[in-house]
Amino acid sequence: MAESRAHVSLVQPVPRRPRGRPRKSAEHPDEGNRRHELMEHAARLFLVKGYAATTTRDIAAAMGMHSGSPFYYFKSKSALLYAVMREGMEMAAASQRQALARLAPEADAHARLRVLVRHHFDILLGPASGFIPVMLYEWRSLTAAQKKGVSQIKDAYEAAWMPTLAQLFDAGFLRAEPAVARLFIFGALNWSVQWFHARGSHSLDELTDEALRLFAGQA
Amino acid sequence: MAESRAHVSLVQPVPRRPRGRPRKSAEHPDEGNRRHELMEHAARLFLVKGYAATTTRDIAAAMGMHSGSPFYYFKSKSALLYAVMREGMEMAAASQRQALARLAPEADAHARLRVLVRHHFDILLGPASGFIPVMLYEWRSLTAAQKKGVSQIKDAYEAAWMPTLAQLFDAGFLRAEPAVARLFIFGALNWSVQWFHARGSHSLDELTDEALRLFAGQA
DNA sequence: CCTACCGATCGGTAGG
DNA sequence: CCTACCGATCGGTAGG
Repeated sequence: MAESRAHVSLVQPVPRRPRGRPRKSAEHPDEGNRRHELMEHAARLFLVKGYAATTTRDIAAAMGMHSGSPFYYFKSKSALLYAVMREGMEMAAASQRQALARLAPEADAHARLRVLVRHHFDILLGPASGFIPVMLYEWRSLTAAQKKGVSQIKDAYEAAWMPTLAQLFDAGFLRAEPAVARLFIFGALNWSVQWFHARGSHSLDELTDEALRLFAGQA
Repeated sequence: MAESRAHVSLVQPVPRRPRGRPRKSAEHPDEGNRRHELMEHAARLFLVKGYAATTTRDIAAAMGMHSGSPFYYFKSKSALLYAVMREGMEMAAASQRQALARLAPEADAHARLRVLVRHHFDILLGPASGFIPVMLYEWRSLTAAQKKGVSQIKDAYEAAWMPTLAQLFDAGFLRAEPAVARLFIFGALNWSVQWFHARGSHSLDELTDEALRLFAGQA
């Protein structure tokens, strides 16, 4: 009997689950945390391998769960992607508003652009990043209805740049139409996800300096 | 018998193949064309749905082939992706060299930058485009060895910008370090794949004008 | 959350 | 290139 068990343990896949039962009291108090952990692991995998190439089993394994368990938290893989993008965009829009609100009342357009650029680098490349890059590079994986849901927040985030860009254009610092300039600037910043490395030659502050000079001539 | 045949024809999938046998003489003279057609359909699908979400059956159907037939031309789905990127990058590097060679000998740095930008928009968004956008947005789907093979050509393409950017920087038109400026500029241009529409408000020539102004202050 | 499972689909192949 | 097929994998589910 003992021998047979030993054989079985060599053949069966070993579940990688922390010992003990998950703690839940009357109302599953840490369900929200587990759900969010799931989103973080999913986002990291979506970014490295792409959404379509990431299996729900990959995500379950990263959580130490079994293959069916992610569906206890999200009704489908697609809903998980949507949750990542939606929450990412909500957090980004909220932190952008806070960053602008912290500005001194007498701050000029250059100072406002600096805050917008620095904040954008932070949500793209900062320590808490991940959800927004997934949004940028997996947009096509959303359904039409999902795109609509995220677009609402994204549009507000982008619109927040326009008064500042228009002001810099009128003052002659920004040298292209504000609408097109915004698209070019977003491209320049968003593309940094492809090449930035935290251990590289430039910090986020230094990149912000360079971007400010390149686009708005601020020394 | 005739009745049974009628039943069969309703149940069997109808092959979508042009009538007649494919013409091939002694050495399969149009094999190269079919192979290239396959790459074009694949590139279009890879761009719309992503590489992982595109099945070899999708590609076969777009060609009017049966599901196993793409493997007559490419030994794997991965080899097909690699062929698209490799040929795309080779064509882009070649046309870039030609565009620069057509410049008048007395052309200044602004004129050279204009040619580089206009050419880049053309390979990204022009009528013959498709392979390069796939390369930009499916880079992570390549194996390490494949990346090495494409990088060689890509590095040369990118390096061709540096003397011009350095010259514009020294003359005070480009307002950020050339190396970082190149990354920002490539991002700005490459991102246009996400938002450009041929029927939109700006032509490629107009976008080139705007980019020249934004990055190098050329009116 | 796990157990145990299913139907569908996918990349790829042997042989012609 | 088609025919006919296979083994592996995938998203998702019923029931506890």
